[in-house]
Amino acid sequence: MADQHSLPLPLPKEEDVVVSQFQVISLESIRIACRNCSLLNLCLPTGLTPNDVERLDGLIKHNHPLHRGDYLFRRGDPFRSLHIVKTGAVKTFAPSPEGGEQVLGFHLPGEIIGLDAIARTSHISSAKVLETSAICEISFAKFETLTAITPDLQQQMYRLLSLEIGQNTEMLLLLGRKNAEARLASFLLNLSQRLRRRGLSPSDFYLSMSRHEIGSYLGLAVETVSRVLTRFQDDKMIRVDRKHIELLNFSALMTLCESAGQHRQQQRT
Amino acid sequence: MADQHSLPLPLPKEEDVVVSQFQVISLESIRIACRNCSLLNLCLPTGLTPNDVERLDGLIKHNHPLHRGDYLFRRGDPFRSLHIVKTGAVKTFAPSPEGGEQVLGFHLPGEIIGLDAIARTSHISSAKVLETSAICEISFAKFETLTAITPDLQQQMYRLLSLEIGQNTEMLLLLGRKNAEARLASFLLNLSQRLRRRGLSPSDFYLSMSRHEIGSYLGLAVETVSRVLTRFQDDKMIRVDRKHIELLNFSALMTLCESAGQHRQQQRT
DNA sequence: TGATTTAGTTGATTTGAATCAAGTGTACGG
DNA sequence: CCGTACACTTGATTCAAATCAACTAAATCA
Repeated sequence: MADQHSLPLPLPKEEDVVVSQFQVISLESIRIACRNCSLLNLCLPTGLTPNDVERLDGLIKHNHPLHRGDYLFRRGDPFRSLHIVKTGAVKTFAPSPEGGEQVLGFHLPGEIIGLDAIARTSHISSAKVLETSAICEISFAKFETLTAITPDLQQQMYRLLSLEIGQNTEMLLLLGRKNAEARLASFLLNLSQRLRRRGLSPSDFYLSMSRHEIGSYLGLAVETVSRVLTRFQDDKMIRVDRKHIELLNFSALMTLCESAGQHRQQQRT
Repeated sequence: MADQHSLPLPLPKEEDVVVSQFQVISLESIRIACRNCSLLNLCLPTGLTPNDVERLDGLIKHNHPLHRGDYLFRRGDPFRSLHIVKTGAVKTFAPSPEGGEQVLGFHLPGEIIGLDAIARTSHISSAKVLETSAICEISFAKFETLTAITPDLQQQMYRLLSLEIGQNTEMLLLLGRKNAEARLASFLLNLSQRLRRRGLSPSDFYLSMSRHEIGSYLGLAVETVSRVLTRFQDDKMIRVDRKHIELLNFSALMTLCESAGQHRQQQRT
């Protein structure tokens, strides 16, 4: 899905793996663990001493790269480990009985997947790879034991769980109050910000998810997503070419986000 | 607010405090700490040894009862402690610049408030008391230190944070996919279930929040909340009299919840 | 390579819920 | 106890976004 957008980069060797549109890693390199990981400052090890990182590192299992459509886990699977996106992108979703999916989130490198299952014995959501991705896996039981003797790691874990809650809260605000334009604008700016933190361009990127998935995530119909993107382009706020997005006018997008949206404005309760 | 609905119970003494429509506690009793708390099996101490409970207990600060409209904290306040509802009810919300409020959650006894602020220095939401409530307060710094040397408590904390994430996820599903009827039905059943866990009637209860607050929480206009409740009553699924709610037909409500709602049904992505 | 499927766009129409507008009943302050 | 304010209800109207429908362009595959 991503391959056809590759910029002219050194051609991958046979044994190498294309993990995203901008990145090619050798099979050797996926064996590198936390202490050398480029996500050191985005991921679990953030703020840990080199010593602690090494111990954490010992728990991480590096699976073979997964490809578009592969599952990390399915709803109902027993919960045993957390998954961390190393490269690529993953979506989590709630499968509906009729075969449909409600997308719950898109996950970029350094983001942890499966936090909602800690309190349970099995997963309540499913996770699927959007583009070829390298995924770290960490046994939660072992991890929990390690955090019990590593205060910094425990603190970091609280931080991450809390961040997740805060992000969900923002999403509730978005779904509860914002109209279609504000939702799309928020979505694009959020993605942009997360890409920036990863050292990628915040204004020029490729979407690894379909319009349908975006719609599902934002509570909108595909047609609405399409129409609003076109409108944004007509208004010179963005440029769209299929999955390629360029953000041209950040402040206009931000203004849209803040506009209360759907309902003129919140009344006093 | 709750007082006028009180069932014929022994009249409270002058120094006593009415904390909810069904419960009157003496000022003395609010000094009772975790080890005697009726929420022992719903709250933080769940699964802890008596010894650990005692240590946790030492950190808990019991404030004076708060009354309707009192703030636990406001957005922007420095985050220092977690709050736990002991009796009563609390709402959390995101204040909007124009003075409006987007309700983020309603919190019953045993539920922890402020988990979204752990990763930050200040609160991102505000919390206000809906009816006279007793609130436990616990310094997060001290608590964190205690969890670092109490594996069971740490585990419980992970569990609670994860549960919160899972609940938010359900809310995302609700806001993203469900129509007005499904939202109200979910709301009523959710409340019912939480009351049952607390030993209260799951089918006959009083709402401590206004229609406006329900609407804000569910992403609906007040008028819609009112209309749907009336419709439910016409269909004999519930009986409503102001804040008094009786659930008459659980299975009908459950069926409504599951109906995909707004959109006929999710398509494959 | 051409055929078929799938993703995305665009337009027309419908519709569920918001908004606007009265009205009623309950709570509350003097 | 009365008057005012506020919470809630109910009806009429509007509107944003869903649905329906048709079409185009990619992607996939035989």
